Amino acid sequence: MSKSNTKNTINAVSIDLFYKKGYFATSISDIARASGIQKASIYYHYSNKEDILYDILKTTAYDINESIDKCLTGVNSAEERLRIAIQNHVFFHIDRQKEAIISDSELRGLSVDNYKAIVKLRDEYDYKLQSIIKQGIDQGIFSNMDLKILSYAIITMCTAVCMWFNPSGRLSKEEVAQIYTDFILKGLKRGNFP
Amino acid sequence: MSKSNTKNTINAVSIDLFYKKGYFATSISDIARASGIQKASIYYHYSNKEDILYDILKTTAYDINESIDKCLTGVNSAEERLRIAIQNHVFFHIDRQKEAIISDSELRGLSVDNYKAIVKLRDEYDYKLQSIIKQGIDQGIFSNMDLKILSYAIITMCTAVCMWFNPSGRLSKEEVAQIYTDFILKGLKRGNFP
DNA sequence: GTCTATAGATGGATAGAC
DNA sequence: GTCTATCCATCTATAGAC
Repeated sequence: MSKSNTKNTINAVSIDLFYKKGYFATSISDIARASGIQKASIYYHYSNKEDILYDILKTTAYDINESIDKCLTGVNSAEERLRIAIQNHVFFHIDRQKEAIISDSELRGLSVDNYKAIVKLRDEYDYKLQSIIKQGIDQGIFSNMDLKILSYAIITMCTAVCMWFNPSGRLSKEEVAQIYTDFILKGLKRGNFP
Repeated sequence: MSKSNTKNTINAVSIDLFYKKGYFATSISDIARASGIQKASIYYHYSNKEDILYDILKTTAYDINESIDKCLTGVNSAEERLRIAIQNHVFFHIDRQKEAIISDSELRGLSVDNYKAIVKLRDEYDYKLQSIIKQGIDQGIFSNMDLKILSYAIITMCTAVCMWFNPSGRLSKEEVAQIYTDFILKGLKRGNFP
């Protein structure tokens, strides 16, 4: 079920504006102007302003869940699964930088029901990453540290790439992912603490 | 130069509201109502709404700089300095949880000059942490990984405690700081990568 | 599906009395 | 220092023509 042309434009323009100015600071007039239409026309495609934000957050949360399932298919060892999952997370947050930043900072714009729906998708994703780390601890590959705290730490750290990564900067996204996986695996792996 | 009673109330109430609802979603009327005064009275103490936010962000940024200088006095070894700096960072973000969250998410509310002033204070703090890691790398205590990326990663990871820490939860702030320092030091230290 | 026009509410901020 | 009263800009959303 793909969007119409106009709806696609509104969506793309909103991603751009929410990224640049923030959700609350962006008005329906701003979106209409940048889309080349009148603001009343927006309400034909979206029922209200929040609906535009919700559409972005839902799609992003859905897509990252799909991407991790896909990239882990057929991979079995805990260490390899974690390496791949981290790389996928870093790549996603670089490739979808604007949406990732919006997802990270504009949850406040949602009313209760929509908020719950996004948090549910996010919890599902977090659970997938936690399960990999748990598998590694259970198998004795990773040392027995606090699962919840460490998975929060790892996810947060990798999510933050969307805040500072510069596509024309010193490092490629492959290099960044490599630095992260090395650091995290070294911190997690067993039997090498001095 | 301490604040008057009313100004203190406005400040405390604003920290609470910005934390709960966000800066843009909080109106001057909200602040006045929660402070028990009329909204016009706020403009006797602050020149505008942004000024209230700027006051909070400036104080928080100043205080964390002061706290790291204080806790590192007289400590020389890179490893010990990093342990103490991480603990201080975690404690600050737990003890000043609301202000830390506002600092992390409401920079958008500032106009250019104020924004630059806060970023400057923040850069000074980041530089202090980076210098410790650099010292450890130069001394051969930490392995020679990418300094910029790792210091971003470490700061972000430790900053995130303010997002999930629950004072009445499973772990004390001392325990959380310990888990973080162990994980980070293990990831950084040299010669133990399998 | 897109437009013009406007309703209706709320926002930040100021004037001036006390 | 705090109040009442008010200005004026702007915002989301709707009505109804085409």
